[in-house]
Amino acid sequence: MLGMAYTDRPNLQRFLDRLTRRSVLTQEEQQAILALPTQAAQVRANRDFVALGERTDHSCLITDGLVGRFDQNAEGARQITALHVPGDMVDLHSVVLPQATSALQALSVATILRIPHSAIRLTTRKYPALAEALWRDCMVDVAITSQWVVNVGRRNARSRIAHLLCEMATRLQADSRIGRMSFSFEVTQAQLADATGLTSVHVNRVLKTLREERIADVGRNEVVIWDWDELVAVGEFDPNYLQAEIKPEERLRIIEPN
Amino acid sequence: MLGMAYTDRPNLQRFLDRLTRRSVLTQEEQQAILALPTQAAQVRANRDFVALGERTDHSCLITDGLVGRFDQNAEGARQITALHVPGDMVDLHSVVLPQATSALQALSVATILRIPHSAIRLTTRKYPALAEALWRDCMVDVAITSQWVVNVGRRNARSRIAHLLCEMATRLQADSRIGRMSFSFEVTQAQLADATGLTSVHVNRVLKTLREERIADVGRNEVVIWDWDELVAVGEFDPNYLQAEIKPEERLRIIEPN
DNA sequence: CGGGAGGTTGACTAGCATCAATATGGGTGG
DNA sequence: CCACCCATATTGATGCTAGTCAACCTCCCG
Repeated sequence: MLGMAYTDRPNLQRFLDRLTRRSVLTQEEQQAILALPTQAAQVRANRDFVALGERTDHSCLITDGLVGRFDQNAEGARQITALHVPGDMVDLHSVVLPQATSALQALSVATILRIPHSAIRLTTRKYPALAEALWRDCMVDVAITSQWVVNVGRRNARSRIAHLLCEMATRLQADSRIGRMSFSFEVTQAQLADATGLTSVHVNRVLKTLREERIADVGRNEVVIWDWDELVAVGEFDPNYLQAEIKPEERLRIIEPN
Repeated sequence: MLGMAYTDRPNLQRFLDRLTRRSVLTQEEQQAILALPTQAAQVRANRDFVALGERTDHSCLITDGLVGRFDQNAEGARQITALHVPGDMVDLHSVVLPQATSALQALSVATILRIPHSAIRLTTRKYPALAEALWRDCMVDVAITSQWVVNVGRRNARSRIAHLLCEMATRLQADSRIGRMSFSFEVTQAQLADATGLTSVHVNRVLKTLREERIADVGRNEVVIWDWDELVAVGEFDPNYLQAEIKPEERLRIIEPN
């Protein structure tokens, strides 16, 4: 068997790709990311792998599956405040704030890599530009969460769901062919309801109309988008907030290489 | 006239207090914060002082008034995704992500101190522990924004408003006397509506019932809370997410002093 | 083949939006 | 100092969106 760190390199590479999409890193800094120690784990669906209030000593990089950040009200009604896709470091913020303010749960079975905070801290201490890049990555999550507030607060059910589908299609870089776009999206309607602040019954009805109008078909494992432009219009989707398409010359670095 | 930096020291001190409430900083690092150059400005009510998509070269520390972070949907319906109070550095995240993903607007007239990104960057480069403290501060904002999603997504009108009042009372450290608690809160009902994802008409009705039931009285300039326990119950408020009461021994520092 | 999770549909209800009219009150100019 | 005006607050009437409750279906898995 190959060493753990070695086999996980492709996954760390995906995380690194995400960082360098927005931040400028030296070769040495990039190597430092790839050299982070990892421990792979399967997490079960519908079971918190980070509980509310828990103190963690590691962050989780998703390599497969879909993970939800759950917050809840006093009655225990859960609201998904963020979805995370492969390549995301779910609880990067726990590096600086180890007490979890949200629970983390896989929506279906998922694979994660645990990376000890201690390793991240050692690395960021040695390479402050990496701390900066990680901070920047967290800030993109904030922008996404803010849009989530708008989605839930100022859009009707149809728009909310359309917006969510647009966001996930963009973040998952959906396959796009003539007149058809699709991506793997393994969620239940109840989970969609938790993400949009609706009930699963109403989600079901909205999905039905989207299907009937040949805009999009949300299945148990896959989403097929028939009319992207219409979906964007319905969801009032403006991808800018995702900061996914930063031109190379606009990538940032505050700290100078030493 | 005294030098600008000198007169603004008390305001920087308030910001520093906020940082040291959660992070451990050396004397030297604290002095570095207090020595940041500032430029005071009055901002008008209901006018964006940071526009959507704008690139900024400074961050804004609020010294007086109330500032809202606004996101909007395509129809221009605005949603407040965060409220900021004196002592908050509103767009700290712009240090690492200069393109604004939200607009900033004073709810009533406000005073802010502009601090150039260049100064913050110089300081954080010299004192990496400060970068860490600032990052941590941003992460607390994230936790607050996440709760905002829950508030808007999973609570009814009455609870939403109660929760918002509880949050602001806590963050503004409301005066508390026997059977009565109050804090200055200069917002219109329309702004409350934008914060809670409701209409101003419905906000008005809910405020009326809260007044009639002698729970809280929300006036144009001030909020008086008659029954804090009841308000907490109605709003399902759990102050934990604000991370306001970190015990001294739990304050954090990753980077060692050099 | 049975059981359970998730999806679908219908009937009814409730909460909040919408529209509209009126009241209030602080600020301004004459 | 008063009259006017605009922004904001208040209230009522009405309708729609989404919630609730409940039954039934479907499909997958053991």
